[in-house]
Parts: sequence; C-alpha cells; structure tokens
Amino acid sequence: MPPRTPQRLTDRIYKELRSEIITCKLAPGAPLNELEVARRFRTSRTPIREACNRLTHQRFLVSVPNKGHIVAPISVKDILSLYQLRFIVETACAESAATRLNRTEIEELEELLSLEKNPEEADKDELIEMNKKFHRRLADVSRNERIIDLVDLLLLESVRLDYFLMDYHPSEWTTHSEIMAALKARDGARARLAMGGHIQLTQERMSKVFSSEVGLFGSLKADVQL
Amino acid sequence: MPPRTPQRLTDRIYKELRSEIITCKLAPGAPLNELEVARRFRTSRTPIREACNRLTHQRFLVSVPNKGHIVAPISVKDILSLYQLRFIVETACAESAATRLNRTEIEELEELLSLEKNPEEADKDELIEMNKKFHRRLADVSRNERIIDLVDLLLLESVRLDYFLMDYHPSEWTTHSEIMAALKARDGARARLAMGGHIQLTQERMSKVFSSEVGLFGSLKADVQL
DNA sequence: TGTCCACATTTTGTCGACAATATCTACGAT
DNA sequence: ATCGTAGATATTGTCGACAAAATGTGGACA
Repeated sequence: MPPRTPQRLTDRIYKELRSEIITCKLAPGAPLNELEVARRFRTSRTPIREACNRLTHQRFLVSVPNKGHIVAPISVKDILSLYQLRFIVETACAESAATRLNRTEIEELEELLSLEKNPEEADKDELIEMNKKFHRRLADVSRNERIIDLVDLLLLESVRLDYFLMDYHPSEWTTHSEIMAALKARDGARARLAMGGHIQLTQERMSKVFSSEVGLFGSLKADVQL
Repeated sequence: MPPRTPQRLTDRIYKELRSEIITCKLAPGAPLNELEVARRFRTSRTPIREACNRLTHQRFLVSVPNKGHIVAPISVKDILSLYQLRFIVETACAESAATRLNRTEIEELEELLSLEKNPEEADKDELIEMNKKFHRRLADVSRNERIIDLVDLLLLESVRLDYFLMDYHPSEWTTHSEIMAALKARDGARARLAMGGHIQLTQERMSKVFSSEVGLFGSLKADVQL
C-alpha cells in the first residue's frame, strides 16, 4: 500500500496556514477571508473553516463571530505571558529530564547543539529550528503527552516571534551550554535554574527588541498593548 | 438592545456536549456518531463537526480520520499526566498568588471555602463546583490568559474524573485549608508546597480508586493502560 | 449640516447532497 | 474449511447554495 498520500484537506491547509503565520508570510493583524483562502487552495470553504477553528483555539488567529478572522497580533503582554508559561513548564521539564535522560539521549542533545558552537556564522533558520528541537526533546522525556503538546504549541508561537523580530533582532544568541552542563551533571536543581535563566533572558531580549524597535512603526502600533 | 440571545449553534452544541461528557452522561469510550447527534439537536452535521473538532483538540473526544469519534477513555496514565501538569502549573500559580492577592480577594476565597467546613454533609456537586472555582481563581490572579485557559481546561477534565469516580469515591475530601493559611500568611514558598501536596494527594486518591475499583469491571478494562 | 433609517454589499453560519473511505458480509477458489 | 475478494453498508470528508448577521452607503428629513 502507498505510504501516506491521502490526507485530509483540512489537515493540509491547517499546516500550510500555520506555517505561513509562523513565518510571518501572513503578517500579524492581517485579516483572513475564508472565501479568499478557499480560492487560493482551490477548495470549498469547509476545510478552511475547520483549519481556522483550530488555528483560533491555538491562538494563531483571532476570530470574532459573524465578523471574521485576523492573524493574531503580537503584543508585549503576549510575549510576557508566553514566556511566563514556558518558564513554568519547561523549568519543570528540565529538572526531571536531568535525572531521566540516558547517555545516548544526552549525546544526541549535544550533537544537536553543535550548531551553536559558532552562532555568528550559522544560518538563522537553522538555529531557530535547532532551538525548537532542543526544547522539544526535553519535553519529550516527560513522557507526558499533555506536556509535550503544550510545549510544542508554545515553541511554535516562540518561533513565530523569532521570525517576526528576525529583521530587528541583534544577532545575540542565548546558548544552551549551561543547561547542557547541568544535564550532563545529572543535577536537576541546576538544570531547572539554567532553564529558567535561559528562558528569562530570551524573554527580556524579545520584549526589549519588540517594544523599542517595533513600537516605533505606526502600522504595527495598534497591536501593542501595555 | 438585547443582552446576548443569539448564539452560534456550534457554541451551544459544544457546551452541551462538553457538559454531557464531563458529567459522564456520555460515558468514556462511547462512540459518537455525527449524524445521530445532529438528529438529536435538530441541526445539520456542520455545527456538530465543529464542536467535535474543538472537543477533540481539548481531549474530550478521540477522533480517528474517516472512522469516527469516541468519548475520551480514562486511564491511569491519563490521570497521572493530568495531575502532573496541574501540579506544575498550579504550584506556580499558588506561589505568585500568595504575594499578589489583596485582602478582599482573600476574603472571597475564604467565603468560597466555607462549604468545606463540614464536607461530610455538603452536596457533592457543590463541593466539586467549589473546588473548581477555588483553583480557577488562583489561576486568575496570574492575569495570564494562557495560564487561565490552560488551568480552566485541566480543571474541567478533573471534574470529569470527579463525576466518573463519584460512585466509587470514598467520601474523603482533600481540604484547602493549608493552602488558604499560606495565602493569608502571604508566604509564597509555603503556598507552593501546600498546593503541591494538595494536588498530589488528590492524584493519589484518584488513581488508587480508579485502578482498584474501576479496573475490576470488564467493560471498562479496555480503557486502562499502564 | 447633522442624524437617522432603509437598502445594498460583504462575510460568516448553516444546510442538504454527494464523494471518498472504512467496515462488514457473502461468496467462491483452492 | 480457510483465505481472499467483491460488493453492500455505514460513516466521515467535501462541496455549492442559501440564510443570517454585520458593515457600508445613500438619501430623506429636521
């Protein structure tokens, strides 16, 4: 039998739209017309609607009943709440991972991070992807599907921020070396602290860049709420 | 103008179905036929489908493409993962709430808990509702919509467990007095510990009752995975 | 000139029908 | 007798059309 060709339109469109939102090909705040999207994908509105519903519940879209959808705006408040939740969940993941990772898994993680040995000359898209995978794998060891799905979603939102701020982004890079060291030392408390520091640092840079650079542009100012 | 009469069918049906699942009027593992539900609500399948999609993404249903939906089964693994996530998120909420609650809010919480002064003679439904409100309000003070929505969802799932195990449930009641005391003392660390203990205790009781009592019934055994 | 109302337009919400897919059953070949 | 297969059946996936709601526009009237 063929591997996996037949997929639901809904799923295909969902992934496609989500990807466009994450990479900011669909800009934050941009309106999304169902009929228009349907024409673009050459389908009826039904699969579009289902995809939009999913995206709305995952905060990639904002929908007003009987009015329409817009791509979720980005605000400092939003950035803060996102990283606050990541802090809470991922520090817990890091702590438990420290005692549960086996040698092979640790080696895999380290190999993954080899990209950031010289972050200056690495491709930004690759760094973003690597970062996502690293955090994702730490969530994986929880073996808790709820946690994995949650972290996955939060990481996707973070990636969207990465793409959104990429142009303004100074090429600073928050490394994972301290987390890695704590994991190798099998030190849960230290891993928790390292992860907490990592996320907090990332959040501070993100919100700083966002409020200082992006806030200056009038067209985007509407999305900024203090 | 009238307050808010006109509501989307989708929303109405979503809430209705969710409520039936939570109260176990729709039993775990029971199949859900779209056409059947549509006939029951006297609508077309469209609003049903949208409601089912939402319920699936919130883990109230399990859907297999081109096959159908069943009400999400309950397993010990599931109970553990639910309470593990609640532990992570709600301990953080309790800690920050301890320093952020004002006097009025503390009084409101205490009044809410007056029901459990003598839990033996209280109505079980009321206790369940009270418990949900208490945890929900602690999440509220985070002022973080992501956290609030997440806790809300996890609480709804917990309530479903309450209803499911209600018949087998010994009338033990895990009080909130220690949490309340820590909040009144404005002691964040203590509130975190108290909340952690509270959730862990609840989880232990839940999974014990589930595996010992429910596991004995053949019709339900299929849902139990270790 | 400003306000209000009716109508036209646009967009989402719902519907019934049909297509695609999976499951079940009966029949036939070995 | 068993396995495989072809057709029948049931259920979900997709579609195009219509209904309902919200918004925009123009004119009548004070």
